[in-house]
Amino acid sequence: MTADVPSEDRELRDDLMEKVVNLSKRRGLIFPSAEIYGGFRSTYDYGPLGVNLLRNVKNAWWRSMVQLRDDVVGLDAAILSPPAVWEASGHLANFTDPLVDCRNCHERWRADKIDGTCPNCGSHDLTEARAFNLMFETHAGPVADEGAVAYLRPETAQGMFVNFANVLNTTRKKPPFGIAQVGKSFRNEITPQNFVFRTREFEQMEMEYFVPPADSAKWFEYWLDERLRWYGELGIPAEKLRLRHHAPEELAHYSTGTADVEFLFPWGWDELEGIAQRGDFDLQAHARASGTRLEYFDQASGERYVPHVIEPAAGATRTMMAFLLAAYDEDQVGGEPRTVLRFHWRLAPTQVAVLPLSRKETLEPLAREVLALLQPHFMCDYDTTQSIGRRYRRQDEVGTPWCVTVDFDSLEDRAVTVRDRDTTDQDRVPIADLLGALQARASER
RNA sequence: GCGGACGUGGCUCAGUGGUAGAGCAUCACCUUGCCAAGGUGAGGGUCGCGGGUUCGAAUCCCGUCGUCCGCUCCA
Repeated sequence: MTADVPSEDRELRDDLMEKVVNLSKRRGLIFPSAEIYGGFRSTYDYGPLGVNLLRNVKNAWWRSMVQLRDDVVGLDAAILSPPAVWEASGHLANFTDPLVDCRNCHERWRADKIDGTCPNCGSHDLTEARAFNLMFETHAGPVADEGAVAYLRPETAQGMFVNFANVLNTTRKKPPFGIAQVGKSFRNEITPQNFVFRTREFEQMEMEYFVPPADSAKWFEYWLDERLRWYGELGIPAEKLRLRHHAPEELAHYSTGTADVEFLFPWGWDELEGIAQRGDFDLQAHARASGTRLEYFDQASGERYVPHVIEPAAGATRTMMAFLLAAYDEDQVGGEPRTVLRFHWRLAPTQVAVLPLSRKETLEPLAREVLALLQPHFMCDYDTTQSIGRRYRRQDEVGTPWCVTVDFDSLEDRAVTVRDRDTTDQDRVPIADLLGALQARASER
């Protein structure tokens, strides 16, 4: 992370964060967890609109990663896993930070990065180094003894490596091919921060792409482009996206080369996704530890090899937050201010709102008919309360791309008004053509 | 975990020792009929939680939980 937001923009950035956090609470996107008991640090609950947004982000990822490709298959592995997996992966050894506190100035440092001297005040009066493992430990079974130790996975990736042979044997895939997984991971972070950006319980979207060793660099470049394109397609502006290549000394224990996709958050550039060249580190490690062969035999060339891995690993929850921040906008309609989330229609928590112009019961049957027509195809909302203008604003505020209004003329001509979130333009569309018209608008974006 | 700031209805906040307030939001009825905030009424807070001082605590003290900013983190 680089904090290159000028200090004069600080007020502006705090303002945006505050607005998005408030909107999230007020409109039911994200609630602090266990709120009625005073809250529980670093955990959040996704409300009626938030769960749609998060699910849409994950679905959009799955669609581009699995559905639209013939070289990637999906997986959903267990969250609980035995210590052996994490011994082999290196997480038990390397996911541990030795920490010391300076008794003089109270700063905290990683013991392995300083030399017995506090870099801040020069004091040598440091506490004992304490190991802080980022993995959540629990016990499986009735007796909490040593033999029953289990870990909550700190990443989903190991599920793919552990199942490499299973997938190879059941899917007829050959390198290059990938295994994708979306799911929760858990890390006992020292300092959770920035709303849902860094939380102890979080959701990942990871894919392990297995390639012939000689092609590793080529596929690395391919996935960098591909992943950047994905964020752009779903509405993150190019000036808020960048790729940052890691310096050799900051590489994780498994990586021989990593680049991050970064988003310009209100506090500066920060990571959405890490794309790592993992080499054959993981398959070799698990093969060694488990005694199972994790290789590919190429019938054509008669060659046997351990594939190398390219891993695009994204945070689903923080990606959702990036889409939320990027979508936030305020403009004016007819001289009145409005808040609008300019979500891509695929991500919008509500895609179409059906609004009877008046509450008079005469409109209800037709409005419900329109709702039933659209519900199988779009996530819909139905709102009859208060004035039509206010209802448009309500939908704008949560990013609904289209409002469909049923009025008294509709009863005669069987046509409705389609109102666009971004332009606020209105078009009259026959109900018979409505579904096609909305799908056409969707495919234009 | 350490240092600093903070914690009053869903949201934004006023109230600094003497019977809990406003605006917005929500709900009901009316009004309106294509771009928010018109009318009438209603619900909702043991002032984060626990303890202490006091005749009396939202207000003072201690602890705790949570939030934000910094240190470390890397999806």
